Amino acid sequence: MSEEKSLNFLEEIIEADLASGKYASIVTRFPPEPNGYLHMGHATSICLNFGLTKKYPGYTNLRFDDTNPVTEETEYVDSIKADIQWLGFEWKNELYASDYFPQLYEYAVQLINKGLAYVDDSTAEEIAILKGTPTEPGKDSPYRNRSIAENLDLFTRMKNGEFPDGSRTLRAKIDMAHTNMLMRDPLIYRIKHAHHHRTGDTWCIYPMYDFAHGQSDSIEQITHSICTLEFVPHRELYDWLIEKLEIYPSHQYEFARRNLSYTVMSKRKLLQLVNDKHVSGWDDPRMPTISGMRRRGYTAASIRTFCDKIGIAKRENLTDISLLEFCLREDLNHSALRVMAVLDPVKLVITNFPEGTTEELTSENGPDESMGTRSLSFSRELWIEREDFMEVPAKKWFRLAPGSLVRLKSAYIVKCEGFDKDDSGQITEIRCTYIPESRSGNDTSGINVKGTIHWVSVPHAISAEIRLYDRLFKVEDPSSEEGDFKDYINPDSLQIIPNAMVEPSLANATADTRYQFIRKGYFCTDKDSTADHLVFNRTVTLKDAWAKETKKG
RNA sequence: UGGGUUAUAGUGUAACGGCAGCACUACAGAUUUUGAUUCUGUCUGUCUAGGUUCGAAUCCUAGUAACCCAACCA
Repeated sequence: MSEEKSLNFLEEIIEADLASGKYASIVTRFPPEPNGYLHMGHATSICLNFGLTKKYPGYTNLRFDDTNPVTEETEYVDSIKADIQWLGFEWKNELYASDYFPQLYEYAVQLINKGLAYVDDSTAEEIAILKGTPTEPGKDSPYRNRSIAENLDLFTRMKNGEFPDGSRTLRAKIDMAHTNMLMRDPLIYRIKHAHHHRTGDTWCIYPMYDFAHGQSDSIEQITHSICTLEFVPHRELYDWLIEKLEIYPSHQYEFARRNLSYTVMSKRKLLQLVNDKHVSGWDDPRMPTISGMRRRGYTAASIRTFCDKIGIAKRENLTDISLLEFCLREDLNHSALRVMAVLDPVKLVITNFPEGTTEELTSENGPDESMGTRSLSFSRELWIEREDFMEVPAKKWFRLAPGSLVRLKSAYIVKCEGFDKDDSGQITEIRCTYIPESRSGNDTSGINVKGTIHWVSVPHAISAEIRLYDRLFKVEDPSSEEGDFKDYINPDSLQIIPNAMVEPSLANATADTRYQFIRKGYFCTDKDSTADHLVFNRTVTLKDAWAKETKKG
């Protein structure tokens, strides 16, 4: 046995249940509604539910809570399945709440027969008024004491499509003065003459979420039904239904939903960003959706590690996005191929290197020897990063400046001998001499330089579009700020570099390969990338100690 | 006197009456042909007030604060 890791509160409950013999194995489920794309909040729930049944004996179902036909679509079903699989999890059964519509209808009839449900002819407004408020009790509906026979007849006719949408509902008969608002005769069926993505036009009445969710868990014999904190008050209703219907007692446990700094995490808000064109779509690389993060270059492993590290609890939280980025860099650092790309090119001419010749150099592909090496073409004219040269060097500067020495990664040490500027003061060309004895791998020059910079040979370089992403919002918690959360969108969250110069090996970049552009960050090809027009996304920057130094002033 | 849930470094999370620990962040340093990585170190915490106890983050009492609940959404 390894060192004992402390358990979260759900693991404690499960271990106690397993130890006491209450269950021999456990069943959990991930229950998305197919009305939108999955985001990081869902990832937490997925890792939790599937993670629990990886750790303990049992399995996890995927169940779509598809009880509202007007918002749900097959497109979402497909994207949700793809996202879960990409995250690396397998469900035991693919299920749908809509599979249980006949059973749910039967449960409703049972409730009516027990005198525990009634058909209400009130309008939505009337129901709302009689519901009371959190501090005032509600009042009974005038239709509350209909006979069982009448309720049965009306409910049957609701099902048969005799009444228009909104004209009647079926309500559980509990207690209009209950301190829990959800127990004040909750609606359990409503009329919707709508086409359902799976059941088509079979039904024109649909169960409310609260009448489908708990019973679906029960039907599937979910031992530990895990959801977020806002459903705590619903548990009382689910337990009531389980008791009255005398069905399998699933038990619900609640944990605090995850919030991430500098983003928003609700379907409603994310949908606004998409609809208002603040982003290009659900899979825009700036979105905290699983599909957006995948497109940006996040690895599934880094997301799983992150979910594991933040743990679960029941308190309000706002997790620092830097922890997610830490997990990402940690993963990418081991696996990403090192290549050279110059994002903001300026020409460097090596005056003592023969014109028209090319020298082949060798460079490692990564920190691990198993990643191998590749050949780099070196010539008299190179592209280097504009920001790696300073006409008047700052203190602690150890890159290129007039008279200074710097190592060209995997190549030679060069000395800056001069430069040209145009009328606007922009550097147009930097001139250096190289030290032939300083060749990387067999350096006999005896010279030690502090700085190493990346480069690409001008005649060999290929151009590429590079998209740099930054956080989507300017503030830590946009939802808690005054006014509309969209007022806090970061206007500089996307910067496009149309013509970066990258090394020729990148012409064959594949979609699933992650690269580190040395000294610049981790990148991957975007889905827009073609052989004629390469497009790279910056997944995340490298940590940058120099940038911090600069900020100190 | 509506009901419910929660309070531990800047952030996230442990400690289950017995030395408040871990990770991220921040900061300082070492190493470095990526100012990356790696390594070392530093700062910062039990919501408040009482009480019980040899001993309290933990138990008790009283407060305080935050979040959730009045959709024919989930």
